[in-house]
Amino acid sequence: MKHIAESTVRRLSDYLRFLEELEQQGTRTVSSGELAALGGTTSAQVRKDLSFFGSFGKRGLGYSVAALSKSLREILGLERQWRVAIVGAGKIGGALARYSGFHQRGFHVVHLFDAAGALVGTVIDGVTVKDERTLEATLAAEPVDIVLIAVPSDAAQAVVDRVVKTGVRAILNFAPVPVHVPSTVSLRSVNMALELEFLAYALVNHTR
Amino acid sequence: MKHIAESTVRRLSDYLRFLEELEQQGTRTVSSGELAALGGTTSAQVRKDLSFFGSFGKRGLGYSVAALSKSLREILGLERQWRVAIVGAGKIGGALARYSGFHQRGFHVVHLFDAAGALVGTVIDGVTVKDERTLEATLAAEPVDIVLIAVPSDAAQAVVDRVVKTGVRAILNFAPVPVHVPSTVSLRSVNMALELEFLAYALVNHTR
DNA sequence: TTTATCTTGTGAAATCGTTCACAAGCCTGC
DNA sequence: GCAGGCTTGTGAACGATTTCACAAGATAAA
Ligand SMILES: NC(=O)c1ccc[n+]([C@@H]2O[C@H](COP(=O)([O-])OP(=O)(O)OC[C@H]3O[C@@H](n4cnc5c(N)ncnc54)[C@H](O)[C@@H]3O)[C@@H](O)[C@H]2O)c1
Ligand SMILES: NC(=O)c1ccc[n+]([C@@H]2O[C@H](COP(=O)([O-])OP(=O)(O)OC[C@H]3O[C@@H](n4cnc5c(N)ncnc54)[C@H](O)[C@@H]3O)[C@@H](O)[C@H]2O)c1
Repeated sequence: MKHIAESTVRRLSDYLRFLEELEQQGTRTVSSGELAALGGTTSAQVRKDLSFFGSFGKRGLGYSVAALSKSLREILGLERQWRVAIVGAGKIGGALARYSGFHQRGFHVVHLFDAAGALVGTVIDGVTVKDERTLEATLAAEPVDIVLIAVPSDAAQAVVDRVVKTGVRAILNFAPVPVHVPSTVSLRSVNMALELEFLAYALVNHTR
Repeated sequence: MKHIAESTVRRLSDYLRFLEELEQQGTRTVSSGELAALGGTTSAQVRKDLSFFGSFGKRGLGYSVAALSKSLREILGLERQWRVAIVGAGKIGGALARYSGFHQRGFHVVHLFDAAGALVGTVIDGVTVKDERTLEATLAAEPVDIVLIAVPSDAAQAVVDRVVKTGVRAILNFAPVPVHVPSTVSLRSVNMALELEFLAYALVNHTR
């Protein structure tokens, strides 16, 4: 398949959320214009996004809410369950481990690692925090699909390197530093400080 | 000034981080190529990004690390201090309130609001959690520049509307739902579930 | 069956962002 | 003070994404 823009995938994820809401409300069909209004985009954008993956609507009618959300879940890889490990069980790692939103979407935290003796052995949301020195052995015995990095910035790259070496192919980094991975590994970063800086920039340059 | 792409601002923020590191290491000058290597981009991109704001380098030599980081801090609005409020002092709101990284960059949490009686009155990192019903009065008496939204998804839009009404012009949303604001307000969202879905998509479509 | 109305799917055009390529400027060494 | 070597700043080319605009398919009503 040809390359899909990141922005398209992000919007598909939004559409899916709207469809799930509509499904709960009992709505049967929806038009590209209605989805666009919910997501703050245009109907042409919605149709173009979907057109990369096939043809899901009925002309004159719109899209079946149930059928389209099923298709989107397949496209986004949400039809299956994903095993997740979190490295760093501090403030943000702990909050993530306790967050139920991930579970609901099929992401299950199966391992938590930390370096601090005080944390190792404690139980967070049913998962016992393991010593980070057991990372390689644990992931070899019970592999995961995705690893979240929630360690201090200066430890981030080293932890990422170790994780990559165990064969993990998807990493979500919360440390506010760019980390590097081989091109076989998918990496995303959540950089909250950056978002704040963006807002500061917008305030200073008061352009919308 | 003409409109600057979001991707440019994001990269400026990265460059600043690298410059601060270089400054600490005692490096005096840096070329666009060196900055590009650190950030995983190209030298032309670095020069183009900077060119939107002026001319900061010396041909044949590169950029003065100290001067460029000062300029970037000015451009990004980091020369001043920013007052921040957090609405929702639960798992993620609490982690954010306790996070020292924001403070270091000039973002100061001055108010914390929550709806839960058990949390109201508790002190997190020196800030007392206030009843969310006092939001309007508190922000009128002691205004903030930026508000972080860390309440459950179904409360997010309502809280945003109230915050907007108090005159706040910058909002960072952590609820995994798109929220709408007037075009006079800057809005950014941190959507961790979305990032996980992106990784799931990449794993399923094993492209790179 | 025909007509009126609605909405999709998609080439083509327009816009936006990145990369190229090079003239111009600065520094060092002679 | 001039030559040689580097590096910036920036139009122009390119590539990617968004928007436009419309033919074609579907439904409902007469
Ligand atoms: N707290 C937040 O709201 C927040 C927001 C944005 C970004 N971050 C980033 O997330 C990261 C963690 O921040 P935090 O606030 O949770 O800090 P924290 O100090 O509360 O937690 C970090 C944890 O990582 C553990 N650790 C350190 N080295 C380790 C290693 N090699 N292996 C395993 N565990 C290790 C520490 O023992 C600690 O428990 C930082 O990079 C921070 O910049 C945090
Ligand atoms: N915990 C995480 O790691 C995480 C990750 C991603 C996104 N989020 C999102 O962040 C938001 C908060 O999640 P959480 O895990 O911290 O949940 P939480 O239940 O721990 O915290 C939410 C807090 O908001 C308070 N609240 C509810 N309505 C309010 C209102 N109207 N005004 C003020 N406070 C109100 C509640 O009393 C509670 O303390 C949710 O939208 C969640 O989806 C959380």
